[in-house]
Amino acid sequence: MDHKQKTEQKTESLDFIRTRIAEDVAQNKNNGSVHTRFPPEPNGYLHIGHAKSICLNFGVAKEFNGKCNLRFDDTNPAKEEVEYVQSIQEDVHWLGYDWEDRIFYTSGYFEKLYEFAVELIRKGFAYVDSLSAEEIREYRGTLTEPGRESPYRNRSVAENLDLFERMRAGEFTGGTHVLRAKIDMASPNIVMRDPTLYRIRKATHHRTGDAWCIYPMYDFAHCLSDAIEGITHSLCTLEFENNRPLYDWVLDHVSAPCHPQQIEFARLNLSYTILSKRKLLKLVEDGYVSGWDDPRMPTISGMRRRGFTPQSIRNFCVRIGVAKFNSIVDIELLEHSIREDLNKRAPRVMGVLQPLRVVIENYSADKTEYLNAVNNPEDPDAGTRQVPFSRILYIEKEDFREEPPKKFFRLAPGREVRLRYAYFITCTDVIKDEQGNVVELRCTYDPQTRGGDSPDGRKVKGTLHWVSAAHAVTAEVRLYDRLFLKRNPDEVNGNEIFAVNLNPDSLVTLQNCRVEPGLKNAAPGEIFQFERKGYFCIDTKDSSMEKLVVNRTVSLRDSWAKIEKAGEQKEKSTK
RNA sequence: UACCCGGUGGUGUAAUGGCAACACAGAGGGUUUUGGUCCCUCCGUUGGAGGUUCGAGUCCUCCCCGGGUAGCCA
Repeated sequence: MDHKQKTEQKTESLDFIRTRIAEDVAQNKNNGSVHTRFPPEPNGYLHIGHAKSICLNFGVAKEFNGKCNLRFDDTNPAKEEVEYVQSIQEDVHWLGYDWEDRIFYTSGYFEKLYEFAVELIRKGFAYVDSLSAEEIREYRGTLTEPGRESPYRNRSVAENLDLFERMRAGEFTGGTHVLRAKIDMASPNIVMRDPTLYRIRKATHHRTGDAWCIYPMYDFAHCLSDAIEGITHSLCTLEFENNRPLYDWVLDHVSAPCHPQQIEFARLNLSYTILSKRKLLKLVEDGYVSGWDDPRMPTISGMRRRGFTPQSIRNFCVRIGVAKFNSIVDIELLEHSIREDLNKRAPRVMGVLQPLRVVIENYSADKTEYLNAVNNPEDPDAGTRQVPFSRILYIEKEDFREEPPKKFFRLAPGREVRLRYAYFITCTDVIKDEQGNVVELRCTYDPQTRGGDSPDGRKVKGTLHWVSAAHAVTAEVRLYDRLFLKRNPDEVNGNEIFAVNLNPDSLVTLQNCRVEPGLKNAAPGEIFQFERKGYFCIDTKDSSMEKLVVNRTVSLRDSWAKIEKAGEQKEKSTK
C-alpha cells in the first residue's frame, strides 16, 4: 500500500448514526438532504446530557449541509414554563449553535394535529375511550399477558367524531375520555396496545393559553411534528426504542407529508453526576444548591457560570462519541476537556488562596519593583505584564513546611526557592502565634537572581507563586468540587434518597485570598489561570467592584498531591 | 419472566471478513522559572461455547450477563 492510499483510507470514522445518514445521502433518500431537530420539553434547564444531543443534531446537520430546528415539545401544560423556553434558547446559542428562523413549538401545530387525529378517527384507526385511567391500566394487561379490548373500542366513526369534537369543546372533565389509537391489545409491545393519543387537561398552556383543553401525547405529536417540519432523521434516546413502531404506525396511517427516520442513541451518564431533570429540580427546590445555575450543577447555565467554555463542552461531546450502549463516562474526561481549552486561552496570574505572610528582611521597606511576567506561555501573542514586588509578600500556606517530607520541593527553614518571575529567597526564621501556628516567615533574597535566574547557575527545585501584600487585591474564592461523593450518586441504602451522597465539601469559600492588582478591573465571566492552582473565572452574579468573587472552574493536575497521597498510603500499609 | 436493544482495556469510543486503533484515567521516565503544559514507555487478543471461512471483534447457532418497556409524562 502506498502512502496515498493509506492517507485516503484514514478518513475520520463515523458513529453509527452518521454512517447511516451518509448511506441515506448516498442513496439520495430525501433527495440527499438532511434535516434534524433538537426537541427539548421546556420543563427544566438544559444540562450536559442535552449538550450531547444538541451537538449531535446540530453537528450532523452541519456536516451534511443540512439544517437543524429548535422545537419545544410543549404538549403538557402542567409541567412547562416560559422561564425554561428562554433559558433553553440562551443555552443553545451559548453552545455555539444557531437555528436561524427555525424555532418551533409543538403547540404551534395543535390545530394540524387535531386534524390528523380526526383523519385517524375517520379511517377507523382511533376511538374515544371512556374507561377511567385505572381501568385502562387494568385492560392493558402486563408485560407477559396480553391486554383486553375496551368496551368502547368499537364505537362508530360518527360517534367517535362527535365525542372527540365535544372533548375539544370542553364538554367533559379531565379523565373522563381519551382518544386512543386502535392497534392491537395483544401486541407483545405494550406501546402498541391502543396507546392514548389525546387527553383532556383543563390547564393554561404557556403559549396557547386556554385555547385548548385537549392535549396530544408525545407519541402522537412528536412524529407528526417531525413530519410537518420535513425532518429526515429524528434522533432520540434509547428509551424511545419501543416507541418507534408507534412512531411509524402513526405516520403510516395519516396523510403525513413525509416519514422521518427515528434513530435512537444512548443518553449521557457522567460519573459523580446526576442528569435527571426531576432530580436536578429537587436539588434546586430543596435548596441543596443555589439554583439551576449553581456552578456545581451539570446544567449548561451552571457550567457557564463555573467557567466552562462552549468549545470545551463541544470537544467533550465529540470525545464521548455516540453509541447504543448504556455507559458511564468518567468525569475526568470532562475535566480534561476544560483544562485543555483553558490551557490554551486562559491568561496566567498569581493568586494566593491561603496567604502566609513573608517578610524579605534584606529588601528595603520603601522600595517597589515591577517585574516582567509572561501572560501565557502557551500563547506568545498574549504578551507580558508587570507585577509589583516589595518587602512584604504573601505566599501559599501549603508551600511552606516546617518539617518537609521527602520529595517536598517547596519552602522550609533554611531552604532556598524561587519566587516566580522574581527572586530566589531563603527562609531564615519562622514566626508562630501562641498556639504554635506559623503566622509569618522571615526570608532573605538574593539580588543577583532578579527575574528568577541565578548568574552562578545554581538550581532551586521549587518555584512559588506570590503577591505583594501592599498591592494585592482581596478576593473571595469559591472552590468547587464534585457535587456527589459516589461514582453513581443513585447508589443508596434502603429508602435513602440520592441526596445522602452529596459531597459536603462541594463548595469551600475562602474569604481572604490575595490576587494580583491587575484583577481589580477584571470583568464578570473573565477567565484566568491562577498559576499552580487552577482555572478560575470572575463570578457573573456576585462579583462587584467592591467585592471580587472568583469561582474555581477546575484545579490544575496536581502531581505533588498524588505523590503525597501515595506516600501516606505507603505509610499506612507499613504500619 | 413477554417484547425490544446492547456486551471490545479501569473509562469512553474505533476497527464495515484481513496486523484490535484513538482519547481519558493509572504507572514509570524526560523537558520545564507553573510539581501546569509538552514528549516517551507500559497497561485488552473483543461475555462464553460451538460453527462457516485461507482468515472472525465483525457472519451463523446456542448460552450467559446488562439495559429499556405495563403514564391520561416526555
